[in-house]
Amino acid sequence: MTDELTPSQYVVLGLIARNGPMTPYELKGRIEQSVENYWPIPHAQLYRDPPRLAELGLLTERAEEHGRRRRVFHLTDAGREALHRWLADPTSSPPETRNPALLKLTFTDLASPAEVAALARTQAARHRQWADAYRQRLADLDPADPATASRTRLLELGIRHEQNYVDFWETLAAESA
Amino acid sequence: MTDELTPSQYVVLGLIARNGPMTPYELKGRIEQSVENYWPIPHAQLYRDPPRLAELGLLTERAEEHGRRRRVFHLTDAGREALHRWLADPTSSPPETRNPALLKLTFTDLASPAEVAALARTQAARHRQWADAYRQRLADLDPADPATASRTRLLELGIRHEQNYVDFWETLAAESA
DNA sequence: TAACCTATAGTCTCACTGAGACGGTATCGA
DNA sequence: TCGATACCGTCTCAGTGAGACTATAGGTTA
Repeated sequence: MTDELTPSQYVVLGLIARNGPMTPYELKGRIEQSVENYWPIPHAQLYRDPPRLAELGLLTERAEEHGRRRRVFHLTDAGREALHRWLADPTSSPPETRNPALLKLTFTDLASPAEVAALARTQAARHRQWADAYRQRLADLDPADPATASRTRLLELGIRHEQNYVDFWETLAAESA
Repeated sequence: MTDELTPSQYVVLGLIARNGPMTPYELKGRIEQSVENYWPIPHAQLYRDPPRLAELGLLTERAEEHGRRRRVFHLTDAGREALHRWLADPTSSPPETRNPALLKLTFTDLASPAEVAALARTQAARHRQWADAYRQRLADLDPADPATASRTRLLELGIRHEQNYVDFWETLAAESA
C-alpha cells in the first residue's frame, strides 16, 4: 500500500493502457462514462496529472500533428510497469463515502417527522434515478469491448448498491409519513 | 441547497445541539463513534470549524473554569436556527464514494485472474469486518439515548451496505479462483 | 469574408483540505 | 521526582476542488 502515485494517476495510466494515447480532454470523456461513480476526478486534475506522470517518465507527451496540436500522452514501459505493480497489489486504502443526506438523518431527533419524510422521498428518488441510469448503461454495453466483463460487474454492483439505498429511504419515508 | 455552511460545520452544530457544549477534542470522540463512516472529518478540521462558527455568531467560546482551560463551544440561538434550517431542507448534494478497490477492478482486463481473486478476497474480508463492527455497535446501543432510533436505522443501513459488498467480492473471488 | 455561434478544449486562481508531524499538558505508577 | 503514557492542540505545506475564464475550430449566415 506504499503507493507511488495517487489513484487518479493510476486511472490515467489505466485508461491510456487500455485505449491508447489520449489527450486530457479525451480522458475526461472516458471517465464520465465509467470511473466517476466510485472515484470522482475534477476535470482540471486531468490536466495536472499527465504532465506530472510525464516528469516521472511514466508517460511521454507529443503534440498532435495537425489542427490544434493538442497534447497527446503515450504510455511508456515504465508506466506500464507501474500500472501492473499497482494492479498486482491486492491491498488498497479503505473506501470512503460522503453522504450529506445521512448526515441529516443523524440528527433527525432534532427534526420533525415531516422533515424526515421529505428528505427520505427526495433521496429515494435520487437513488432510483442512479439505479435506472446504471440499468440503461448495462443494456447499452458493447459485448465486443474487452472491458465489458468488468463493466458488467461494476454496473451490477452499482445497481444493487443504489437499490439498497432506494429501499432504505422508501421504508423510512413510509414510516415517517 | 444554497448551503451557508459546510457539512462538517453542520455536524459540529448538531453534536453540540444534541450533547451540550463541547471542546474540539470531545467532538472528535463523538464523530469516531458515528458520523465518520459517511462523512469523514480529519481531526484538525474540528479545531478549525468551531472558531469559524463562533466568528459567524453560531457558537460562543468559553474557557473551562479549571485545569487545562480548554476551549468549550456553546450553541447560540442563531446556531440552532441555522441547524434547523439545514435539517428542514430535504435536498442535499449527491453522495460521493471513493473506492480504490473498484478502481483496480475497472482495469482487470489488464490483470491476471489470480490478481483479481486476491483483490476480491482482501476486499471481502475488509467489508466483513465493517459489517461485524456495525452489528456489534447495534447490539451495544443504549435504548435510553434519544438518538437511538436514528442510530439503529443508520447501523442497519451500514450493515446492508457492507453485506452487499461482501457478497459482491465473495462471488468475484469464487469466479476468479 | 466577416461576423457570429456553438461545441470543444484548456488554463488559472484561490481558499480550503488532508495528512500527519510536532509540541505541550495532565495523570499516574514506581 | 522521574519517566511513561495518554490526552489535547497547533502547525505546515503540498495537493485538491470549484468554477470562472480564455482560447480554438468548424460551421452558418449575411
